[in-house]
Amino acid sequence: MLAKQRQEIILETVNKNRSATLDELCGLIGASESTVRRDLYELAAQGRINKVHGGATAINDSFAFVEYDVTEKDKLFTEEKEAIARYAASLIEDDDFVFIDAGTTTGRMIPYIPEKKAVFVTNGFMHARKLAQRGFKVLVPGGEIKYSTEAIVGTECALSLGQYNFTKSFIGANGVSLQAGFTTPDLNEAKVKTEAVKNSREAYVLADSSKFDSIASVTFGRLNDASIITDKL
Amino acid sequence: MLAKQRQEIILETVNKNRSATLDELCGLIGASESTVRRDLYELAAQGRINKVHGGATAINDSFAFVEYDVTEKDKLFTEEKEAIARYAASLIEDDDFVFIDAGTTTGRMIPYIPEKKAVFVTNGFMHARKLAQRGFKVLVPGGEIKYSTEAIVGTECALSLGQYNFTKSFIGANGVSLQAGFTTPDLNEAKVKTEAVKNSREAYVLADSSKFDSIASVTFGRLNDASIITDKL
DNA sequence: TAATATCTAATCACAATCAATCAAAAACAT
DNA sequence: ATGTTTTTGATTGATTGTGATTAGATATTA
Repeated sequence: MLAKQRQEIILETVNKNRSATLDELCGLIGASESTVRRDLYELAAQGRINKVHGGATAINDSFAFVEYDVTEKDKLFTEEKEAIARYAASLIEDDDFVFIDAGTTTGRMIPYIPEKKAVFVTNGFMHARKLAQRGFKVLVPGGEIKYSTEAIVGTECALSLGQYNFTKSFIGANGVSLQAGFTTPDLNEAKVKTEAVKNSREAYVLADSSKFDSIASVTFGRLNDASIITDKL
Repeated sequence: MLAKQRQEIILETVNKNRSATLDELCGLIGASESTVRRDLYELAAQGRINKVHGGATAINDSFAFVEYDVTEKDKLFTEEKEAIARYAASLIEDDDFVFIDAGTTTGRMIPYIPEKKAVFVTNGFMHARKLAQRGFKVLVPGGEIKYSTEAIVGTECALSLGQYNFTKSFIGANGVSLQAGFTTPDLNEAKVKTEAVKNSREAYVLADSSKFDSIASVTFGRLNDASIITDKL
């Protein structure tokens, strides 16, 4: 069996059960403890699992989630999301200097952006490409690329964003609540979002109503830091 | 059986199962290990599969990047270019901090980079993705995106590179000559290359012999600023 | 806290796989 | 037919992955 195959099995198992013990994985794969341990080490080095004493746990990362569930997740709330994206895109005007957050929700905006002279910054790989393809001027922040994500993340990325002053920024969120404000599951993601909100004259958070009253692990802004673009109240 | 037919079978199998071992393929095709191995080598060089120890895995093309906007001639698979790329890749060692320039020549290095702990910085979108896919830690500099080449270029990019100190950098060039040194047609790209060479302990310019004695519009380094990796003198 | 059980990282020998080479076979040209 | 080039399969030493072992680290229990 190929190392990649083993590692895929491990990833699948860990993500399905949110965790797995070494013994469990050994039995499942039929390889020695040493080998499985080496695989865990590699996967952990790639940031795809969390290695813990006795086994591994899943990464709390919305991007990792996307990889397994894209189609399912994408299909949900389609019309609402489209409407949100369309409206958000309509806010972009000539000479705006716009930040667009990585993620599927914000990505849907791109086709609806009217042909204008706006300049864009985005940390989404895919978004950057699409925007450039549409003929816009596009900048990307520097930073680390995480495996299986379409995004540039991390402290360096946040730092890199610090030099810009956006007129508008469009951010995705996993949770919107009175108590916790805007939240997202990943710390590195949160850093980027926080910085973007901070450096924008007007910040918009795109969130369909399913995100209301749910709280993810990291807060990146209070409700009055940004306007919410959503489908209903 | 024709080489083409064998390779088709390999591609099909690998793509269907997401991976395949060498033994599996040998049995399926009925050819010797050597032959199948050679086919894998070619397919990998063309970027159609991922060659790994013991077999091959499918390319994870979740975001379908367009091919580079380059002349057909540059796309051609030639032994010379492969050899250059392969040799360049072999120079990368554990714990190196490596810059890889955007462009097809340097891009060919990626499949040959031995699985090691090196960290990479690249201004090529496609390269970043491929490297990340192979499990390496990848950083990108900030800057503007030039759509036609899928590269990050410009002053900001050069500035962004200024903060790094590479142990090795691999640069592409359009012209190599005694009078003008290393040259490239685009000013913004030249800025990036210059900065990369400046910030590397060892800089390597990849250039097949057809580039010798030709001069493009902008010089980014003198001949003694970097070692030349080429096919013949 | 100390004793015990469990897990880990480092090492080693062995097995699997690899790149390089070479001679035979096949395809091709003359 | 004859010589030339290309392709193939076998062989080689070198490299890399594997599983067992063990000493030390970490968690658990008393």
